[in-house]
Amino acid sequence: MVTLTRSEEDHLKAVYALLQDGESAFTKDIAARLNTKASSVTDMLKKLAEKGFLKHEPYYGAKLTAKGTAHALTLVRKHRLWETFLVERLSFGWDEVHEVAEQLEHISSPKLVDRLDDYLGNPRFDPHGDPIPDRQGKLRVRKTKRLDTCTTGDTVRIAAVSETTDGLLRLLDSKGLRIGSVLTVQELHAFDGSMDVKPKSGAAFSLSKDVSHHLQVESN
Amino acid sequence: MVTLTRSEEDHLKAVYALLQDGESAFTKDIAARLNTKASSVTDMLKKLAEKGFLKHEPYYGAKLTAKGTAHALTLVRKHRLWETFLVERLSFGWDEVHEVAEQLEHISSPKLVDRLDDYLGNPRFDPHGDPIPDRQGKLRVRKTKRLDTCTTGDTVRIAAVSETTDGLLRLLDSKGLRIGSVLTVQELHAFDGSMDVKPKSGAAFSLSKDVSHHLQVESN
DNA sequence: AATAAATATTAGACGAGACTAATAATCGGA
DNA sequence: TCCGATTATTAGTCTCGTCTAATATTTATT
Repeated sequence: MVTLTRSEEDHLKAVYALLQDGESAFTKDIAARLNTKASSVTDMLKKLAEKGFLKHEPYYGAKLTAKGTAHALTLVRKHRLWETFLVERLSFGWDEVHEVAEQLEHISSPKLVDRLDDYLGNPRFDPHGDPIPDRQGKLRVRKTKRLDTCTTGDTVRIAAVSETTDGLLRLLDSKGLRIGSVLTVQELHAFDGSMDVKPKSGAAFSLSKDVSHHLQVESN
Repeated sequence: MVTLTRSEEDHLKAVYALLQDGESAFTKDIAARLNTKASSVTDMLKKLAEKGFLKHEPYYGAKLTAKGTAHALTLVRKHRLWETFLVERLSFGWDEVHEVAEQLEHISSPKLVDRLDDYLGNPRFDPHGDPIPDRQGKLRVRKTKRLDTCTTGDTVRIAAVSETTDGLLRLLDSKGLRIGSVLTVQELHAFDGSMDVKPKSGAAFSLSKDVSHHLQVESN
């Protein structure tokens, strides 16, 4: 059983994050994501290729092997489980857990991860609405995405609300939004992450990032 | 605010563990504890002295400064809180938590530690009966020690039972032991950690390590 | 198609943290 | 007290992961 250093794991995860399909991950993008230089990334890609976690096609980026994908999924699993723990049990805000989870995901103890999973009730999605791989590394995909990941012109139906705070629910209610509502994204405001949406029937209005972030929607 | 690497923290903790009073910690003992070589330890001691965490008197070992002690206590705090979490919440055995806690104690996030402390109900002692430093780094010392740390001839009074399992309580009851019972250690069996004890009134009998480990006693 | 711009790789350096081997200091026994 | 044994330090080397600078390859532009 080959083990990876923290840096190797970081690179592997960056590659995984950049892919999300069969595409290649490019050196400069990995470097940007990790705040390092391209030359450092090249070195790491060679090492990871050596160890069988990915294929490195010089000048054409990297793609993961089955082994690499499997390992990346264990990292994603750990990251998302810890985020869930921090938010649900330790009352962290969903926007302040990332860097701590970034550290926790490198803790190596299969027993710990599985116990944590059970302790949390085997959650399927983390506080951000992203799916948590199961013990076998299977991602239970949800055909939905978060409203804040949609782009102008998308028409979608609200499928779930990932945080059931009174405040949020009342706010949605006041706008006439509920599970099943259909709406179209009219405009995105980059500077604060808010978006203007128009319900199928009725006038358009604005939703803050805090709100759109918690709305799981499916394409209509 | 100076931050320490994992290795620096490990050395600092080793020094702290070897002291427990004003004595010096010696190079070879630190090396033995960390599974490294004496020369590596010397290098680290110099570096830690440089940073003001300890005084290094060449050939005469190291002693902690106030700053060093304070930092070591934050590590001890984290270690014991995580052990408590692992045992009380994730059902780890008290004998299998050490190495995982060894990793977790290096996670750097003051907020995380304090939240975890609250989540666990601000426990005063970890699953091994060792005191957990509070937010200010104060150790709330207990004048008691665990029965399994006693030696032949000690006469002590049972002050507390650190694990309140039905099984353990029934076992103690069947032996006629309860809070306040006074007993003398007659013999220690190194090969299994068991000990023979004699109650003030009554015949001697044997206690396994599993039992003596959970009995907090005070000198009589 | 030629060349400039962007990106990637290679080569060489460096600091951190470990090691081995050589040297120095302290300790303990005759 | 002297000398060997123990322990500590220093000197020099190695690996890892990063960097910068130089070179190579791909891409985009004219």
